[in-house]
Amino acid sequence: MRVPKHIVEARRSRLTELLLERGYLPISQLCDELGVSEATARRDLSALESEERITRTYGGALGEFNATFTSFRERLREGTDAKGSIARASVSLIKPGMRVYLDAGTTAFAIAQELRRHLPERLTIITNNLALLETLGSLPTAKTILLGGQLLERQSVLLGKEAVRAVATQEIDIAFLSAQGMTEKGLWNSQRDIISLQLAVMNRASRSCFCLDRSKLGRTAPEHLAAWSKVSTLISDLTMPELRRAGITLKQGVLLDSQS
Amino acid sequence: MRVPKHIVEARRSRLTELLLERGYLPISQLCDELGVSEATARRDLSALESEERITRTYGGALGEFNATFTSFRERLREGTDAKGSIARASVSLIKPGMRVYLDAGTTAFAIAQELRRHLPERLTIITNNLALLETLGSLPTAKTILLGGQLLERQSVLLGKEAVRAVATQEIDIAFLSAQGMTEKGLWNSQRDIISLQLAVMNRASRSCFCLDRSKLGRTAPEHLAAWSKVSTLISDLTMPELRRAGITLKQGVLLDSQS
DNA sequence: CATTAAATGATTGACTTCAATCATATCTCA
DNA sequence: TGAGATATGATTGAAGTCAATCATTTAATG
Repeated sequence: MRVPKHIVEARRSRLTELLLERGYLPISQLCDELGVSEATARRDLSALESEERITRTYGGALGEFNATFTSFRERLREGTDAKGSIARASVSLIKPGMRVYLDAGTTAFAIAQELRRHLPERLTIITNNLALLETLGSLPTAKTILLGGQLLERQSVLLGKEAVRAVATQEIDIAFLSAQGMTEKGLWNSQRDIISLQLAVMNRASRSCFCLDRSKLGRTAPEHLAAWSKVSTLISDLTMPELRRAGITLKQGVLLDSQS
Repeated sequence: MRVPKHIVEARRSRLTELLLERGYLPISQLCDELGVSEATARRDLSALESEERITRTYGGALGEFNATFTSFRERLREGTDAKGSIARASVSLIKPGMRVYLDAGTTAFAIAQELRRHLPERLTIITNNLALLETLGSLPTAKTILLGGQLLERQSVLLGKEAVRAVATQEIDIAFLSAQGMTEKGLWNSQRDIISLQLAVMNRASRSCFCLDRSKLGRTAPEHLAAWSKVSTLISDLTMPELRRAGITLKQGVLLDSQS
């Protein structure tokens, strides 16, 4: 029996809410809650899935949030090799008791994942990266401090003057940062907000490490972030000769250079 | 063929990582990725589930994060009726362009959900409650500011001196707060950290609304939060006579009192 | 090195989910 | 108001999932 359109709409948004609240629900339970047959529940689910408002699974469905982070997770899985070794090299610089800053971006995510394996004692981790929280929150010994700031929609990153102000009160032993490009003129990034936060971090940090894989070499971005003289350490899968060829000279050399 | 213990452990933590990265994976895919039979994958999953490191579903499993928030979501679904009407009354106080503070706790979650339905224009929402982000982040017009602070393990709340300092720089039009108990002496809460943040918020807010359902009446908690004179508005499913009987007198009356 | 305990894969039958199809009721639109 | 579109539930066979059991292999233990 056909039913008014607004009823269908209402039921579907109720379904979305339910999934948002509960994270996951099996089909049978959805039928109960919505008071419809399996067939209808299935039809609702496929409709909502094609609008990308939920994620379908075998036997049920997941709420939107899981989908939101999926894109981030997918991005993460790309250049895994370089990212992984950069993360391992980064973590090797972290000693017990340090106050560590982690940037936005997938490299920071890889570092956090690596910390799950080798966690020095009594760390304090400072970040503006919400995507790290689920990883960091489950680390037993670490203390996590989140900078305040404005939530960048769909980016899961905090920025703005609140964030800059929050950094100014922190002491940082080592900061791991990333950028969108590097040339002989230094490092480049796209957004002014991001850059001003990164500069504030560099200002407070005893050591500023930039983590950039080889795909960033030669690229620029709208805004200039910093000259090479401001960089304490470059962690990269590039070799010194490659960098020299690109016109980049470093005092300290590249981490990873001589490693497997 | 029996296999060394560390291999099993490694595979299981790999499985956990996979689920954390991807959110959800069906069993068949897990078998492929891990290179084991269905039986083993199932056994791994039930082992991890009993350690509460993942959530099992029919046909697959979900990463830890979903589980973390599940308990929160469950709590939310309890006294839904009162919470719902408290949330509706709260939202009715919010006008376009306001700067709104939302507290930790499930009431704030209910308010955020309600904002998905009736969203005044140009809101700024300020909070220390990470559980709200997935809801607020998807609101089209609102701007969300997260206070900085130390991450309270498993609580998804930010506290500490960073948070208090961050509040001190904010202007707040209306704050929605909650507490664990109310008596004739005022409001009570358990943790000193929470209270000092709430006091800082009340200090910056033009209007401080406390949202408490009837289950809180007569309860106390280790720490005294505030006297009734500091409360601008009480939003509750309790009636004025009930409050008077408990020895509580308010200047302003109770919101919800006369409503359905 | 011998014994024990544990991990694995294969198999089985019960159960669940799924997509497709169909009949029916009733909303929508002309 | 009437014709057509569409939402729904029931049914069905195919496919997928699950828990239990068993034989095999190999790590752990002393």
